[in-house]
Amino acid sequence: MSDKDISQAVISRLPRYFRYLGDLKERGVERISSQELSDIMKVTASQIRQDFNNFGGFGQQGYGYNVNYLYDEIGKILGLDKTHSLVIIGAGHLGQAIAGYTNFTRRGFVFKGAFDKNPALFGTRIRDVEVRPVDEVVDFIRQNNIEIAVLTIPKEQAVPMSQKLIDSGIKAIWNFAHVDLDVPDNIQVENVHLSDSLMKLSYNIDRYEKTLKS
Amino acid sequence: MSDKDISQAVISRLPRYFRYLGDLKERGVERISSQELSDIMKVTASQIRQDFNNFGGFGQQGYGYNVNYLYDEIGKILGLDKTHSLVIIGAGHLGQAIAGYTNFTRRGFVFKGAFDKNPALFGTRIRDVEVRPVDEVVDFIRQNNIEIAVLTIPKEQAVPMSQKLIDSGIKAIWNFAHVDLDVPDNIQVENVHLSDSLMKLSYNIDRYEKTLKS
DNA sequence: TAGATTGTTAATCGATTAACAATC
DNA sequence: TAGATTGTTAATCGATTAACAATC
Repeated sequence: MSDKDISQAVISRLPRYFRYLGDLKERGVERISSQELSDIMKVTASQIRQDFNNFGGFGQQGYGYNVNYLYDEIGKILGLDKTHSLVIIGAGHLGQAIAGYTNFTRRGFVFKGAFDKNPALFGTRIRDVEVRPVDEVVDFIRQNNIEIAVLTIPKEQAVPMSQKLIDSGIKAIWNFAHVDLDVPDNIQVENVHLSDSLMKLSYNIDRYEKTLKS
Repeated sequence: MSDKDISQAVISRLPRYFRYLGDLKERGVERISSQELSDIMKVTASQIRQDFNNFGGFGQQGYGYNVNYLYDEIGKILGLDKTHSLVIIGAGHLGQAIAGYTNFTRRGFVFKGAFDKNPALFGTRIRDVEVRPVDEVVDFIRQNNIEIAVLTIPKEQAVPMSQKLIDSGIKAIWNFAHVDLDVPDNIQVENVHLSDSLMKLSYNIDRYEKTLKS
């Protein structure tokens, strides 16, 4: 399982493999070949084998891949065998939607704290977690060894908040604000820019219509 | 402005250009060279010029790019000069978060209807839009010529719903359910798989820690 | 052993970067 | 005209696909 410098293109595909393997596992499928998986997932069998072989040999010639084993191994690669604590900064609808998503809990992501700047929310609870004043977030992260901060606040507040987070010892930021954060290398950032996604959709609608006309 | 078969890699970068140009415009910057933009956005000047030239010449030798003009042109390419009507299917926190996001409205995305299967929500309002029973969604889309359906429902319901949507004449689905939808070519799908995104973050946290040790 | 299918190398394809001639 | 910077071609790099030898 040596893995140095695996491209983000490969990493981006792992959760999808994991999802399909989870389905197969649930349906009681024991083994699968790269060709069968290729048919289901609509990617080439070659790519599947290349992707898996970045992490070592998970299969067996003449047999294929054992679904349970492969599922577990990909889970490990993705770090889903460990728990990751997280806090949500911004207790609006988006923050609440994420906090309430029980599947994350199943994957080892433990929701430890919620923060907002609106005093009306202080003391209210999201899934047994009390909403606290946002000023307390840095101390809370330090004291509780929180790994991930989910940023569901407006973009104006996101940049100064990311500065605070840098000092807090946070390991990663899951950023939903529509702005790029500038953080040092030791902090991982994953952006979810919803407006970018919607614009891409808008482009593709118009493109398809223009293609029809020509 | 001829544009045939521009790669999705290029399209994915357009919203980010648009965001930065919007900022520059707001700050009153009149012109910018690919090199200056390169410094700000941390992509190569070469890529910037290549990307823009997919759509024709937006710049001028010896001068650079006019910020306002370039901003408008990219907006047009992304279809933001037109309005796009949308409905939200699933009026939970995620649906409400999206409905409430006023910036979408500013970009021409008009929120026309909300649907849920929970009777307790029927008649309640999200931003002046009444929540209706989900059974009415197909008729509503047909009668109001809705272009985009935002799917913020659990994955079990997402697949049957996508089947209904195919018949409704919808043009695009913005899919937040953790499942891949199988739709014909005339319907555009943009997936927002939040769990995939979080798993990627998890991978990168662990990877960084392992890199430190070795 | 024969058949199946992986693991892996080699070939291809596409995307990014570099270089520079065109031109404002 | 000289300087700046684009538009665009050429070179490089990386990712995907094809092919096949290794092996279960």
